[in-house]
Order: sequence, then structure tokens, then C-alpha cells
Amino acid sequence: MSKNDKVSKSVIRRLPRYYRFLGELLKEGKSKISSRELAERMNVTASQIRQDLNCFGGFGQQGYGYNAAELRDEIGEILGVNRNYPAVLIGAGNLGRALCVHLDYEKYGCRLCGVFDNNEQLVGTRIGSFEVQPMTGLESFCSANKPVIAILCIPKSAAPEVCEKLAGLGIRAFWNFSHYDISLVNIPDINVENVHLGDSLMALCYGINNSEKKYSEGSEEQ
Amino acid sequence: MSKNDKVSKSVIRRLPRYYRFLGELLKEGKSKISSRELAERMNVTASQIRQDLNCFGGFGQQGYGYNAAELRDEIGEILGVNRNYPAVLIGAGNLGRALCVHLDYEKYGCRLCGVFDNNEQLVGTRIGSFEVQPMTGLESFCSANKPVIAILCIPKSAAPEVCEKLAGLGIRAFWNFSHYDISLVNIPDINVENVHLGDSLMALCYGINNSEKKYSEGSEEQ
DNA sequence: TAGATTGTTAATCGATTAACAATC
DNA sequence: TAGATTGTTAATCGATTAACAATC
Repeated sequence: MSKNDKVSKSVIRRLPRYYRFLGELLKEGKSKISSRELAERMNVTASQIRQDLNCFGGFGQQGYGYNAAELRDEIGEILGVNRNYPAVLIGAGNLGRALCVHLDYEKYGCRLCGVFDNNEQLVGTRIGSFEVQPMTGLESFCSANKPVIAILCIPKSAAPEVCEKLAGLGIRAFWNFSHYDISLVNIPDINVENVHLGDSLMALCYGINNSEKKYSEGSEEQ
Repeated sequence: MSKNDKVSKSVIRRLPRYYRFLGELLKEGKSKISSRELAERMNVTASQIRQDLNCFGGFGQQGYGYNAAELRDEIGEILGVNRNYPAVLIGAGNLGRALCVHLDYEKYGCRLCGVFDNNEQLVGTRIGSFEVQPMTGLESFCSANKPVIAILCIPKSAAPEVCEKLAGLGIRAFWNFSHYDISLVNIPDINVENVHLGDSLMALCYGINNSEKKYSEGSEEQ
């Protein structure tokens, strides 16, 4: 983890995938893996894997390959998956409730520590082991529990204000499911993952829409 | 929509965002927009916007800019957002149920037409306007309703088999929330959007983990 | 040692940005 | 017409792939 002056976004986005595949490998009882073999499995080039890893250091052994367990641990360290960053979930609607119980947060580097909503109907209800708290209690909760991640499952209209507030309360990363682009908000040193489900779905539609076209165009071209 | 020999993935992923922002613009009552103005709002370069659009044709007017409504419609057409592609949701667990009611599918080019699960406990229960159907009924349902999109909210272990089956039943696009990489499955002309929530969360952790490091390194360097 | 596979440098490819002529 | 802004070409930048010397 020495040379990472500035690791590109593309590399970072691939790390979790390496981490996952190495986990699978281990489950299968493989202890040694070469870049070529891993590349084949993951459908990428061996070059890319070696380049990516060398952003962080040399984890392999020439002539041998990589120790799967060691490499996975190293990548885990780089990602910070055992840091257990405290996270709050804001918005206990359908999606919020699902994210609350569906994900194994510990596996991905965090720990859900509170769920909030400003809807009085929802406040006090239980979701898994959590009781939905009112937004009015957010400030004192944050001083007490020091969450660094906020999972936003709120309407677009509420997002800018809530973001601003959370940033003020020490939140340093947003996992954003609202239809608002947090990337646009002007907070320094904030990490954002905008998960725009609608955008993803539209991109999928483009694919269908376009393979269709290709098909009919194809028949014309013949 | 004439010159799209082969539009790059990066361009396609940006189209839904343009579409969204143009929608906002219209809501605000703006009818005219220049690439420069749109670029500023979206925090991208005007060059990129013009380049992207010119993959599909010239939608603007020199010296004037773009008609917002027209441009939005054109992009909508390219994406296929008014195609109402029929979609089935497989897996009525927490996430599946949330996706079932949380999203305005029509807005994104599809129409949910059925929900399936192989868990007997869930079969017959209602989610919004849908009744969960048993997997055994999938085949006849598909011949009757011809869904082209499958939304997968199933465990990783079940994914390969279910994918294979669905592809055989005419599914041409997978919106994949399972922890399995459908990209690896060997089906020709299939569109896939792998939404790996865990990967996204890990990438976020990397950000925190790393800005932290930068901070402490910074103080040492001084 | 010979064979294998890394780490790393160089070559290629693609995507983004800049520039500007065309034109409304 | 003059000013503005597109469509498009050229320049730059970054990311991916290929190649190979280092070395286990």
C-alpha cells in the first residue's frame, strides 16, 4: 500500500470484484492462483490484474503466482473491509427497509448502527433489530455514535438538505439511493456512491432497444 | 439515430443522466439549453455532451443551442424509455419486494408483469398489486406474457440455473441483484446490468479508508 | 538449471478535451 | 450583419494490453 499516489477510479471499482473472486477460490480450496488463471475466470486480461495490483505493491511471487488467501487479505486491507465503519440509514421506506435487512454490512466494511425517518407513522416501528428513530434525534445520535457513512433512501427533494446536515454531523461518505446527484453537492472530501437504479434500468433498456435494431438492420443489410 | 455503429458503454451510461437533467430543466420551465449551460449544471464538459450526442445525430441548432423538450424526447427514444418492456421479478425476498413497489418502472422503459419465488411461504402472498407465483408456473407465464427483462433478486447459488432457464424462455436482459456475475454466463446477445451492492459499498469504504490515510500521511509530511 | 510467472516498461487503443470552421 | 453555439476534427490524456527482463 505504498505507491498509491493516485489510484484511478477504474482500478478501485475492480478491487471488490477481485476480492470476491479470491474469496470463491478459497472456498474451493485453492491456495495458489496465477494472474492468468484468475483472469480467465473473471473474463479480464492477466495484464490488467497485474497492473491493478501493482498500484498497491507486489503481492505475488515470480515464477509461482499469488497466494490466494494472502492476496485477498491484502485487497481487503486496501478496501478497508474489516474497518466496521458505523453507518446510519436515512429513510425507512420500502427500499430503506430492504437495505436494512438484506445486506451483510460487516462483510463490506461497515456496521449499521441506526435507522431514521421523519415520517411519524414509521418512527418507533421495528426493522430487524432496529427501531426507526425520528430525524430530530439525529444530531445527538451522531455525537454519541459517530457514524461516518450515511445510506440515503430518501426522496430527491429532501436530499440536498439532509446531505448538508449529515456532512455537518461528521458523515464522510454517502451511499446514495435518492434520485439526487450528490456528486453535485459542494462538500469537500466527501465520498459518494450514487446508486441510480433508474439510470441502470434505462441503460439496460438501451441494450434491448438496440440489439433489436441491430437485428432488423441486419436483415436489411443482407 | 443514424450513426450509432458502435456506441461506447461510457456514452450509454451517461445518456440516462442527460435524460434526467433535461427533465428537470423542463420542469423549471426552461425550453432552450446550450451545451455549455447543461455542462455546468451536470459538472461535465460541454465538449463531452456534444460528442456524446453526435453519436446519434445532430439535435441542436448552431448559434442557438438545443430545444430541451426535443432533446429529451430524442434521448428517450434512443434509450427506449417508452417501450414498456415487460419484466418479471424473480425472488420475492426483502430486496425483491422493495424493488417491486419502490420503482416507477414505466418511467424507465419497462412494466413489471409478474413476481416469482420458489419459497412456498411466499407464493400466494401479495406485493403491491402482484401475487407471488411459484417458479413452476414461470414457463407458461412467459409464453403468455413474453417478458424480455428479468429482475434477479435471488441467492448467488440459484443464479446460474435461473439465468439459463430464463434465457431459454425468451428473456433478453437481466437486471441482476444476485451476487453472481451474469457477465460470465455464456448466452449470446444478452444484456446484463450487474448491480453489485456489496461492491459499491466496498468502493465507498475504500474512499473513507483512503482519505483517512491521506490525512494522517499529510500530517507526517509536514 | 529450466520453466513459470511476476513486476514493470513500452505500445496501443479509446475516451476526453480543445479548437475551430460551419451556420443559424 | 455580428454573436453565439453547434457539429466535427485534431490534440491530449488516460487506461488497457502486450512484451519482456527480472527472479523465484
